[in-house]
Amino acid sequence: MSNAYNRPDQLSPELRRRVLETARRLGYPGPDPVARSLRTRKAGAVGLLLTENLSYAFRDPAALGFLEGLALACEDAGTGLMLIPASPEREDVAAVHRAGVDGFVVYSVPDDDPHLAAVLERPVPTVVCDQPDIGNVDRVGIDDRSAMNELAQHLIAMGHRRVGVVCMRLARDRNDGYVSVDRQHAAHFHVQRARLAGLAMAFSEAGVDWSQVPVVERFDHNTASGEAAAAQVLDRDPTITALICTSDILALGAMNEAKRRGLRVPEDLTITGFDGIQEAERAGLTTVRQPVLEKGRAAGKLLLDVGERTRPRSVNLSTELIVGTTAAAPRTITEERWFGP
Amino acid sequence: MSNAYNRPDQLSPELRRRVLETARRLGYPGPDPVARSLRTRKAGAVGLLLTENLSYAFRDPAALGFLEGLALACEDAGTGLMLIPASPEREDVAAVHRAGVDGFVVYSVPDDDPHLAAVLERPVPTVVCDQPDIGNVDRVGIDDRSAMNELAQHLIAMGHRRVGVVCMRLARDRNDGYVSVDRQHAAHFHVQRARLAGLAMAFSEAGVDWSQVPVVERFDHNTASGEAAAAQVLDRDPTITALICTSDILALGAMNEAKRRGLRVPEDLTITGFDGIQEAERAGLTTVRQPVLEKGRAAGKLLLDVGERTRPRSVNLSTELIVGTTAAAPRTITEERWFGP
DNA sequence: AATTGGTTCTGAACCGTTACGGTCACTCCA
DNA sequence: TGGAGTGACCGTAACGGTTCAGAACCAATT
Repeated sequence: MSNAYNRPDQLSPELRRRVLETARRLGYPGPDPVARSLRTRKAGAVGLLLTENLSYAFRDPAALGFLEGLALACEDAGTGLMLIPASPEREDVAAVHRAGVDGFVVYSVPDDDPHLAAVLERPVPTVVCDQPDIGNVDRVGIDDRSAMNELAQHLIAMGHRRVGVVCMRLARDRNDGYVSVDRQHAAHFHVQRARLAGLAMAFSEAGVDWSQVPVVERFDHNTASGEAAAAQVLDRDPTITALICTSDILALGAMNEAKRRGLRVPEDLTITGFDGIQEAERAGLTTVRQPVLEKGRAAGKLLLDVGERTRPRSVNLSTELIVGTTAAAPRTITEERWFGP
Repeated sequence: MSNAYNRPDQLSPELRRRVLETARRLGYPGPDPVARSLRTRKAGAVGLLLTENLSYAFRDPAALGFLEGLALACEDAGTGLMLIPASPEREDVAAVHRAGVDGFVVYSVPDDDPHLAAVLERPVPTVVCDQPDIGNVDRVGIDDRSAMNELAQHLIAMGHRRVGVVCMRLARDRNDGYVSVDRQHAAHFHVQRARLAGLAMAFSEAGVDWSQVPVVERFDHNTASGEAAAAQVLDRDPTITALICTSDILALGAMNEAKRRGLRVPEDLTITGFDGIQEAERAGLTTVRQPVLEKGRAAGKLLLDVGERTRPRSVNLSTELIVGTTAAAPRTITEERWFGP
């Protein structure tokens, strides 16, 4: 029976024909994939955990690039890609338990996420992306801290000392507003924590008191949030010369807000982003480009690679500082004296 | 055992505690989802068949909107969404057979696609989207023919009689060039066939010999294709007053090409699209808006709705003609005499 | 003391497949 | 003619859960 479908060489053409014929006559729909999976211990699919309103993933270009890369890797391997329904509000870890998959990819979830914990309990290989190193699972990501550090050095070299920061959500609870240094350190999103740490290090070394730098957080990730957050910073600290955003989306929102206020970029205000999405490139944003598609592909390869799975592997992809037209040296007091405000 | 995990009320707390304790001690990782699926005959996931290099789906805004809507419906129902790896070149129908899912959604594949045939053979409910009506499966879509007919009427009322058409691929074979009327009728992509039919009907009724209207096809769906196709039409028929594209992406490409040639839109050339994607709105494109997200959501609801599954259901969503700034009355010969070319 | 009713617990059957080993017929060669 | 060797075919045992019937137990009622 099984042979007739899967191993035509194991039996005579005649028998195969007869088997298939009777199967058809009896209305047999072909081997059941679930039963096969149970027997062979292979599901032929990998699960993707995003822990985010799924629709978010389809609107954020960086997440989308990752998804595309992962999908490509899966397609190459002939493996299905299953999106696990895990909304952040509903703590429905059951979806993780119910998923018939050969492994998991976990993308950018808070490190205290219960879904992540549930994944780690499943006895299948796992690859985490944009997560801190955790015991015994493969990881792929970038060095967010030094990438952001490099960007900061770039601004420092230009002369910026009075800066503000706009960042994405740092934990599962909503906190649309200023962020204490404590909260920065305790951030549950590895990526955001690392980027802030990179900034703190660079500016501290340049003699800036980091605890006095305004850092504003936004829970939702879209340009509207970027606008509101930029407004919040600029209202309180109108003297800042640069606004550093931890994502391009937020930076694009900040650009809108600057325009609304009649601030010229970069003459009156320097704005930077992070990610290197297409829209940012079009806008000439100074930012850090990270290979989002490659991250997805690498995660898929790592998971599907049947090779030696002795100790956890860690892949760090490289980033590139993109010098755009939204960052320039700040006008000094002197200059203002000479040329007027 | 099973009860301890899934039905805590069926046994005493004491026994449950003991069972769970020993399970932990023995390193039992919790119920196996595949075995459970086999027994309960529920996989907790639906399959999505796109039959297109998956990366395409992540770049096309319309497909993306559909995907998002479908993902939302799945998330609401707590169901996984599995992307079936079905590249068009590799005729690997096995992926369809291997997928452990409770149902399929098929989105915009050619009607002679072997993957589609394989899906229909599986004894699970199926919903097709942007497909012709086929026996015994639910369908969701729009009335492409009358939507395009309406757009054509709009142009006809403006006075356009000499028009050109740029359309997406009509079949699985690549044919980057002119399309015979025969090929139009035999098109395997329902959506494209219907849209062309809507145009043909409207213009025929307006006294235009449809067989003389240049229709150019492009296999790849991106702005570069739109540019090249527009160029091809304009090279051969420089006298056309309107270029009708069957998608916004192609129309945006056509806009680029018009600009490159120094043709003003809409003064020198009217350009229209189809879909109503965001980029088109920004560009002021005259187009037809269709509710892509709602299509996905409706497909998901239809598939996951456990209600009466007596006869196949068919959902037609409504479209809206968007009058933008890229369509205007053509300059008549008279006008040209008066105002110069 | 026996019957009844109700709860908790146990065991076996089943879901549909694939892997594996054994049977059987047949050929080939001494 | 007997025996080994080969290849096709078939039967059976898991895979790991869920479900359900019925056993065992306890308490209450007659």
